[in-house]
Amino acid sequence: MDSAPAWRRLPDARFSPAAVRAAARSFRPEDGPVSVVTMLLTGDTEQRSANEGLATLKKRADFLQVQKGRKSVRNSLILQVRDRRDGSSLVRTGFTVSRKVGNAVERNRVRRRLRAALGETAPVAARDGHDYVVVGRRMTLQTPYRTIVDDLASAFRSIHRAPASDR
RNA sequence: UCAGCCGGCCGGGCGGCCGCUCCGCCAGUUGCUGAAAGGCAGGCGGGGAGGAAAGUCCGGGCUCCAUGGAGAAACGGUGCCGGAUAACGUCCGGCGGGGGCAACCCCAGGGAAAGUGCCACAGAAAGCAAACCGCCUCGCCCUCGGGCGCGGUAAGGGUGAAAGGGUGCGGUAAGAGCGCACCGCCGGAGCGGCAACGCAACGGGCACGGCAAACCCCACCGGGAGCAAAACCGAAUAGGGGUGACGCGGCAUCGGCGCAAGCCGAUGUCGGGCGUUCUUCACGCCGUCACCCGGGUAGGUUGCUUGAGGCGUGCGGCAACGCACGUCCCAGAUGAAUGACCGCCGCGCGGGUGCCUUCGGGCACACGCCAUACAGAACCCGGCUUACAGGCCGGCUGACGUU
Repeated sequence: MDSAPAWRRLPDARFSPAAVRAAARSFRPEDGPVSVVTMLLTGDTEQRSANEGLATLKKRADFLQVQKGRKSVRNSLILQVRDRRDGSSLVRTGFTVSRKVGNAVERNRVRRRLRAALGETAPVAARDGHDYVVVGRRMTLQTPYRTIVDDLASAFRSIHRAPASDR
């Protein structure tokens, strides 16, 4: 039996408001063959929807897939998205901070600030079944934190407002 | 007080709020999963980056590969002596040389009398003694200024990083260690030191230039690759092996269609087929499905943190360090945690305003500086090197002042 270790980060029950919204939005009874992990997570009849919360992108191939999708550019960051269309409602996120941004300390700082900003915005703005990649830029280091959060939220809006791409 | 030298240490603190990761305990009848063990979720408590974590330059541990032992050659490294150490190219203590008034700092510091080679430019000459301009005796010529020649010299000039000791006196045709004095140099009995080396009676007129980061010689050291090592578990897909079934071909019978040739279906039975110019043997190749087996990829687990370990005390040692006792457990991530945001506070720096001033500056006030440098563990240790805002402590040296 496959023991799906990639989904160790399971939904945090304490993020209730967002969790409820996500649950309501992703209630799709006609969802066909659900993944094994989904089965693992949906035993409770009380929240029978496939609320799988957030997971982390870990494979280089996944990042390359997302790179092919839509993107939205802000001064402080770039947001990329891909609809997996695999029936799972899991939202996966990842970060890309290249060597261009700075040395290891600066790259760490950029990633941590982006992670914090994503934690604030993603529960509301992210859509089920999508993969997101946030790309750090040199500017991320200088922009105030509130601006990063605003940028990220607006990037989420614009990336989903446009007509759904065929990919 | 000023200037300087050396050594050690720190590298923001407090609080709020939201998180991450590892460990322990709780609950284990209840949430999810599982046959169970357990896992996930949950609650409580605790640990969680650096002095360089960096560069990856040395030395080890550990793992795999290679290897009969030992050695040699080749290649690479190290290079005053003694000690420390698991080991080192590191450290400590000395020695020698150089720099600084001093504290102290710096040194790629074996062998040039084993051999080969090189010493640019300049210069007459660059390693073996020679002589460009000169100086001098003698001979010859001559318009008696001088020129030429045989010799003697190396004091003076000039070149150079370096030209075969230096200074002075004597000496001489002019000169020269030719002689003498002092300094230097060479050899050196003996003495001190474990040694590097130091001191040095006495002897020698002085010969023996530099470069070994040129080849080389001598002594010592070195098998290779690295945690992406290595071990274990192990999908999907493709391919390999095995077993079975079916497909495939011939023949017979029956049934259906058709005038017929024949076609289709069912059952039974016998056979594999093709290629290697023919035959036999032999060899090679060949369809579909199911199950099994082994290798192995993705992925996962282990390796993975208790170690030449930290701290304290005592003892030995000038020291590096060692020994004994006590005590502590101190990051283990893996698209990679150790944090995001906010508030308060310090020192410093910057310009501004006001006051004081011995004109060096000092004090006060508010403001600004991401409330700040360099920088993020990736198997683990010992070093080296490089980067670094600012600050603390101790010791020492030289000036000036006071008593």
